[in-house]
Amino acid sequence: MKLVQIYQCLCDETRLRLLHLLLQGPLCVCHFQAVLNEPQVKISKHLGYLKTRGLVTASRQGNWMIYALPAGRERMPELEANLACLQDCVAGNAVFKRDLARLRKLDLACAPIEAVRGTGRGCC
Amino acid sequence: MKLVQIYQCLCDETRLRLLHLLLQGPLCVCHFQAVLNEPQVKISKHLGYLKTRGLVTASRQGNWMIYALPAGRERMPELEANLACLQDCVAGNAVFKRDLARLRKLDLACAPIEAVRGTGRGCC
DNA sequence: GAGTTATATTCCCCTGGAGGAATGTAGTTG
DNA sequence: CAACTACATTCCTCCAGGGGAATATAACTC
Repeated sequence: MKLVQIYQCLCDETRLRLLHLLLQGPLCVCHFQAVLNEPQVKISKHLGYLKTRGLVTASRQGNWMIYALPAGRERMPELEANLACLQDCVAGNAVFKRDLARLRKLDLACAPIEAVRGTGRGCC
Repeated sequence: MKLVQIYQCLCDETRLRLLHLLLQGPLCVCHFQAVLNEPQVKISKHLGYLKTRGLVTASRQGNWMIYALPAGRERMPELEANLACLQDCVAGNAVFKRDLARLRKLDLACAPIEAVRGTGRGCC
């Protein structure tokens, strides 16, 4: 994983928003759709882009795909550093703050991700 | 200056190397050419790209163009944070370390940038 | 002014990738 | 099994931008 590739992953706003949300923990695609309010194909393709390049992992749970930041990313210091930097940089940004707010609403309205994993039901 | 645009500037290796060198201080184009060992047009176009987007400034000193990171970039916290992150990330990288080593050799072999400014002679 | 140096710009070709409509696929539910 | 849900993939179009050859420009030198 070269540094340039990390930046290539970060140079699209949709992907920035996806990664930013993932800093909160694993999420399924319907979460992203609900929070970003973007077409399914767009979300899916950007997640695929990130997955291909190793910035996220995906695991199927029944009908849902759970995306997460890679476990053990302490071993990818460049990624870790840039994600931390990203989180700092967007702290005051309206779009990203709104995303976070929507995510929290979802976590109340929908079953949280743990429930998804446990029961295979109750996502969005 | 939006965050995505910063990442767009960072997502090319040549530009990463240019910015990394500029963290050492202002430099003229011939420095970049000598250190990166890339065609003049390539260097010049990437510097133009960065300049257009406000990541570097340029000032003419006689025959030479002096490029530098923008003064007062403390007021662009995202840029500042990402440049710091970049410097961290490349600390152990062979290409970037070699660039730095070459730059230091140049600073011995050529007149340093202060001399360029003072006399208008003695660059590369 | 002619020549030279340092740098920028223009022209070309070519690839990556963004966006979206339509379709495919895996898993679940009844 | 059929129907449905959640998601991925394929096809298309379009454009930014990377690389290089050639040319232009700006400033200095003589």
